[in-house]
Amino acid sequence: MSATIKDIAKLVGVSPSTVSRALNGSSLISGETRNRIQKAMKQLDYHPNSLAKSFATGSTGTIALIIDADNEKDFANNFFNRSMFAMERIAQANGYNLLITNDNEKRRVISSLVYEKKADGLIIPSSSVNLHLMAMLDKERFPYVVMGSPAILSDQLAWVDVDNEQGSGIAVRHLAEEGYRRPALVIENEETVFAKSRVQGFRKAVRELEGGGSAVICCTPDEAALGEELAAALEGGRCDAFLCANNELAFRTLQLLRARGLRVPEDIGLVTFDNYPFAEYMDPPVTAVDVDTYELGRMAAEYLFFRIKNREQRPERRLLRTELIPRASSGRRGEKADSACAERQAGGKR
Amino acid sequence: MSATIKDIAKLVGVSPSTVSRALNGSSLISGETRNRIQKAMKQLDYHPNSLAKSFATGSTGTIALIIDADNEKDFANNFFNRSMFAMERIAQANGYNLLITNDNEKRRVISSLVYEKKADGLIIPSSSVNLHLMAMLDKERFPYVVMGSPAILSDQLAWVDVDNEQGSGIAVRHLAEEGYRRPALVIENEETVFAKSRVQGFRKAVRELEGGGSAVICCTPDEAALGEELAAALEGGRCDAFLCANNELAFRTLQLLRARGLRVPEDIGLVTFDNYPFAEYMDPPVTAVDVDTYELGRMAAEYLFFRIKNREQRPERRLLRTELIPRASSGRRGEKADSACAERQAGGKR
DNA sequence: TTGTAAGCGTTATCAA
DNA sequence: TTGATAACGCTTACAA
Repeated sequence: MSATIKDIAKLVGVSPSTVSRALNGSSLISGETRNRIQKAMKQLDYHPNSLAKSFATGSTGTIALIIDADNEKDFANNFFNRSMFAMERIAQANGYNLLITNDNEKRRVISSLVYEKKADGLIIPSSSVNLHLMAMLDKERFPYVVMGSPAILSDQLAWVDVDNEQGSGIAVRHLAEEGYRRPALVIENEETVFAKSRVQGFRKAVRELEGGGSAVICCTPDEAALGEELAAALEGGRCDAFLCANNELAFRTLQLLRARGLRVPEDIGLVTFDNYPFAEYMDPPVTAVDVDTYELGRMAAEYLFFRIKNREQRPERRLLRTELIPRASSGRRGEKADSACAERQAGGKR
Repeated sequence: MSATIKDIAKLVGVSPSTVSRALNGSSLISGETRNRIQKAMKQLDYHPNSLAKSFATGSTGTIALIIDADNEKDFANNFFNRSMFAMERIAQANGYNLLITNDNEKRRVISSLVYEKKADGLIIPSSSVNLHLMAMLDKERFPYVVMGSPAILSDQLAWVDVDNEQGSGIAVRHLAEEGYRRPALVIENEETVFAKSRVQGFRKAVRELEGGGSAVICCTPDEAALGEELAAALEGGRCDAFLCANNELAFRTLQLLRARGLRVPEDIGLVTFDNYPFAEYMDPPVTAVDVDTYELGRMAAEYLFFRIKNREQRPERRLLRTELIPRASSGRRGEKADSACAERQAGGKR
């Protein structure tokens, strides 16, 4: 059997509580006893039993990341994956471990984490958010942070998210700077909270353009219909650029444009949300509105630990700004950029 | 405070141990007491405290997946990511949770998991394997499974891996069936265990080809040198196809071939290891030797639970066969396929 | 600065 | 089939 705190105590000739104090770096202990205790620990190859510690303190030393995936593809493509690294790192920095749990059984899994005290806090994907869950967490006063845009909006929610509105904005302004003044937004669904933010940001940015035209939205979840949507948008030069909501859409848009004999970036500009998984490898490489997912994960984890340590703070919303990665697909700068555009560059928002 | 086993006992008028028995589905308890106890549990909204249970039983109810990543990209691209879903699912099926831990501090983190009893078992990436670690695990009789090909080979290792040798084999035979009889293997490094398996499988398969020629290996970790390697391989028709060790290499190979005015698949055939992240989206889409990473994760987790439950079993090696996903980059069937090739198709290994 | 002792909630041993 | 009780290893008042 491995050594316990009592073995150390016996060896050194002190009481177990003194050993405990040494273990936890208590200040009310003499340097000398501490040294002797530490020596004894080495000698007996002592390692604290985290099970006993957790039991005694009531803290698990664990935070849980909830995943909401029906299949491995969901799971792997999930942008959480790329945030996990950050979460794990922040957890370690706080002396915690990170638990990953797939919640495919309508929050039965989450309940067990909460009620059976298997974690000290939860990071929850927006797709798992519902009123029942939130009510339960509130009732139990259980620390959590939601990541992404939940379907229900409430100011009682603790959440971190991408600033999708700002994302649309930088894309539109970038396109304008490159000489594309009539962008269309290509999106699969206008109903989700996050799509709404993108649409809203898009409209606002187009409106604010020098001589801003009307915002064109191509919205279709249907692959077949995309071609028609694009055709309509291109009709009579209504649009000269597309901002796609994800890489898949961008890829399909690119194919359709090529099929129509339109060149990117010469004839049409293209920008996509998300620099993942293959914006960089398309032909031409596609300019992306990128989210620093490490940063997003870090934000979520940091905020969770803040909530664990400050239980009474009221929930808030924390947004992460996006960044633009310029690539060939929108690279027309100088060619058509007029002076108004140049001015805008100088005075534009950053 | 939440209800405990004692509260239930008091309410029902039995002893705590009886309640515990009911909780764990013990057979030596009358159906009637069990019912009364279950009713009381509902009434008091009782949930077992897993901290206490873990402490009492000495089992954490947790397995840990070790990740070996220096940065978020390593972490996200890691094929473990796609296996995690399976591991988590198997863990849940066994009533366990999955812990994710990045081990960037030279196994300090792993030690703590083991010595402080923070998990009941470990899934370890081959890159984390070293003699010290293995010695430690053996000494502590701690259940683990290694995933991937470790640098040190030992028959004392419990591990699951992709059958890389077989992977090269199906690629070579597929190319032959499509009429490419002089394939070259493009790989970054011949020294790793897993590269060796691929090289070995490649040589063997080429040797076994009808009138099998000599196997050509293009090996260079250096991006600049790749062009020269390929040029040498193409010299005088030495090669008519390439099997690339990963998607990046395939992408670069494709670019270099195009730069030389060679068409894929008409002039040159192309197959890549790994169907990830963008083999499907290249132009043309690239045939891939695919690993079912879900299956690999499942194998690892199942094997770990087997080892947790059967501590005295000696370690073994479990290999997962790859599959070929045929795409345009190797689609020349019928065009140049000669009769020898057609025979081979009929009688070839599957 | 240290020791004593109670307590955390469950399981497990033994006796009834 | 049930109950009493010890045990798991650590933390934490409280007392000294």
